[in-house]
Amino acid sequence: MRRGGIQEEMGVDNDVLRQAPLFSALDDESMAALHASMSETKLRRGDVLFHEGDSGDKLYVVLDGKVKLGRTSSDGRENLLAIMGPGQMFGELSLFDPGPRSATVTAVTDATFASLSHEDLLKWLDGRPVVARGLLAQLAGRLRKANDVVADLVFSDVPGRVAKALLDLADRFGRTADDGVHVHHDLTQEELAQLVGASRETVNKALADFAQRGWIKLEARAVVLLDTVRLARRAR
Amino acid sequence: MRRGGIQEEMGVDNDVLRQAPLFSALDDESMAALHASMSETKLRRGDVLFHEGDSGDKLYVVLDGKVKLGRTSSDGRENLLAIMGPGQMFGELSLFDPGPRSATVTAVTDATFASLSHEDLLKWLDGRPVVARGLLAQLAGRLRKANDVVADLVFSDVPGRVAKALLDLADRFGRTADDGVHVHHDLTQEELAQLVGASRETVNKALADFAQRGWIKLEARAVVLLDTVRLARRAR
DNA sequence: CACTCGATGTGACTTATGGCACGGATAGGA
DNA sequence: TCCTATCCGTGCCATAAGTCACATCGAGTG
Repeated sequence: MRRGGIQEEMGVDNDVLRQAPLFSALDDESMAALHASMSETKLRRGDVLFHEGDSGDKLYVVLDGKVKLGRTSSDGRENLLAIMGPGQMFGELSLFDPGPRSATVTAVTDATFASLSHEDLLKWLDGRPVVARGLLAQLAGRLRKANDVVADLVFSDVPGRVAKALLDLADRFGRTADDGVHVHHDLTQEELAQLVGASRETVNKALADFAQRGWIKLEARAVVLLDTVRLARRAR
Repeated sequence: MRRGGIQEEMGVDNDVLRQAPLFSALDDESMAALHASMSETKLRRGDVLFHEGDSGDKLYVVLDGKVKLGRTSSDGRENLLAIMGPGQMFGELSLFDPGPRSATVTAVTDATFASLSHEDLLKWLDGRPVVARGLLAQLAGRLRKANDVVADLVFSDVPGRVAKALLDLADRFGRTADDGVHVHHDLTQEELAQLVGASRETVNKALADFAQRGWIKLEARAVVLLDTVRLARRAR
């Protein structure tokens, strides 16, 4: 929970920004303008970028590494809304729906971000309806996903949600090899549990069960998916 | 589940549209333009406007009445994402994140809507960055709410979620009187249960318990909140 | 009016999951 | 290198909530 090691500097690598779906379609001129108004931030694993309840109006794009967006209940339990990797954006909520940050963002690995202030974004947005639409699409996609999560919480049991989470992580961070899909998710089982809204123990048992069936192989902060078909079947 | 009784006609009452947060700040010229491209739809209680999986790219604003947005799981169970009343908007997802409708919309009471096609909206959006921002704010607010729902499902028990749902319904549809806040939510307990993601029986028991404690009074498809303070305490 | 059908109450039973309590493994600092 | 803090694995028990099974109620309809 320590906060520290934050460094900022101007000037951000264009190429990585292009990875962000939101910015991928920009012409060079817009890109340069964007580029100029963004600054870079670095965090080490475990560092907190901002806390739920903080004020702040910056939008961040992950350049490298992974972060978790989490919320804490009144009695201290934690729940993860999402894991974000390179090219993904977060912090937009406070931009358009002013108010305190709705989640705490913590680096899951060492990570670097590009950030853009509310003011700069709006200035930069006005002349470019294409980008506005991109943002709308982005938010709409996130909303759709959030609704799916709700449905999963209501309809699926814990093993089902774990299976789904593994497949999702594999989709975004997995590398396919001969022996299966290697997924270095960098999450502890505790964090995985918070992501699917269950206790560490139950998630552990679900994972052990999948492993015993030969569907996955467990590694340190990683898994290898051996039978995605059965996993997917278990997920629905 | 019958689909029917849908009527469309052009020309929509301006005043009701002004209720929609999204359109409230428009100048008369924009309002007229908007007005011209919208058409009106009426439904009777129980009628379905569209089903999950349907194609369709219209945005709707509730003019009068209430609808439920719901999804059905593979094994037929149902879950409600939201109840929408006058001034509220839905169907935006398929606008910005193209794809089939992600929920089924059913009238909970007789209801009328104004609708706007994707095409018309975009045309109308381009010159008006203010509206784009309004839409972004709207979506951001919805996303924030969806995240809250997720947190509730993870952290709260069923009575807690029921209490929260009652307070939320009261906020949006309640009328304060001497003997408490009257809330004609028009939902059966079954629907209420689907809204909070629980079984009808448990919701019924939670309600009975609240009533027995004197916090609420139960009526047909309505409740009177007698002690919002304790309800709120139970909710968190 | 009687009759239905949907909605509502409420108990008994079952089950998934949370919480506790450990022991063992591991890895990152001193 | 050792040592300490985390993380991981797993059994046991308590419990919230789902399911089943009814009784009841009430509003419309013939």
